[in-house]
Amino acid sequence: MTSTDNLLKIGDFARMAETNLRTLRYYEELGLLLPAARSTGGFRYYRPSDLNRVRLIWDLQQLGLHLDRIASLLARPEADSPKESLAQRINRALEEHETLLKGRIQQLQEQQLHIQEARKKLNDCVSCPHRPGANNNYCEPCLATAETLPSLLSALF
Amino acid sequence: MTSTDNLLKIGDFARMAETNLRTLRYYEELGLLLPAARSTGGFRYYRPSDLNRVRLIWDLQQLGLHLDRIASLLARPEADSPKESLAQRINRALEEHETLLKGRIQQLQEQQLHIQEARKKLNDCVSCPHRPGANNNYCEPCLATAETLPSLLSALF
DNA sequence: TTGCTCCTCACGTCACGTGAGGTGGC
DNA sequence: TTGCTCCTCACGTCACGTGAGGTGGC
Repeated sequence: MTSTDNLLKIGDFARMAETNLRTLRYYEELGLLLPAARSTGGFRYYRPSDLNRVRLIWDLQQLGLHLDRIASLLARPEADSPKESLAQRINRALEEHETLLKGRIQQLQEQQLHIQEARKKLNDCVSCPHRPGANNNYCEPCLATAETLPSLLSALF
Repeated sequence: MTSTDNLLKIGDFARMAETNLRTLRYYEELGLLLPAARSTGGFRYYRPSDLNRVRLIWDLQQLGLHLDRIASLLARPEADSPKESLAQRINRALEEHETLLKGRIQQLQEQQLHIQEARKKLNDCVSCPHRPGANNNYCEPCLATAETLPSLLSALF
């Protein structure tokens, strides 16, 4: 009673997953995401629910994990392994994911603060006669206040 | 009066920037970050404030920008360009950065919600006799509730 | 002078991008 | 049968990783 129906060819699957054929074939090569079936002619067929897997792979990549690490997180355990191991493996993956998310969100929020600091200071620069350049060490430190520049402004001067 | 003092050799600079020599040389090759000076023997010397630039390049890369795009955002305009152009260029960079940050943070927060949903559902699975596998379409839809699985759980089953 | 750091090639790698040339499927 | 999609090589690319072999600097 395995539903071999309503499977998707790679092109449709790729469009729905917002990825492309090459990437899906590469995932198969790595054992990251195997097509649910192959036609006699070799055509790959994917389950719609595997769209979730593509999305998760992408999300974990954006969080800095390499594909081999992702593969080991998502690897289905052997068929004869105990029930405990299924939930345990999933919890490990969820926890690693969550830890990465927390750290990343904090970094991004710090960057938002840095943008505000840079905008505030840049506003003062408009009425300042000095311009950053090689001969004033790019206004580091600021020639008006003698203070260190906000880091983002220093990076952009 | 250019301060050629207190410059850093590439090794010390790389350590402080939490990067490595190869990356810094590659950035130079792309014109992304030029050393402030070179010794007669060819040694690269970096300004401590350029640590901010390395950090910004890294942050923008993590947000999905390619190095050539980052280079164009950070490129210093010609020396004879008007004052307006400096602030304008910086504001453009800050705005693109902020837009990317907002979108990314939202994605990450959605992922946090998905993790909670997956944990909640997984908890129900513990007392359920069914186990995901190829012959029940990996519990999609759930054999207990007939509902679609949380996407993260579907990805991990 | 010794040793540590730096230099420039240059080939390797990861995660795909992009054709070439050929075949499958409704 | 036509045309669109898919197939398998296989070489190219981006952002570095990793030596090889040699020189600079306090």
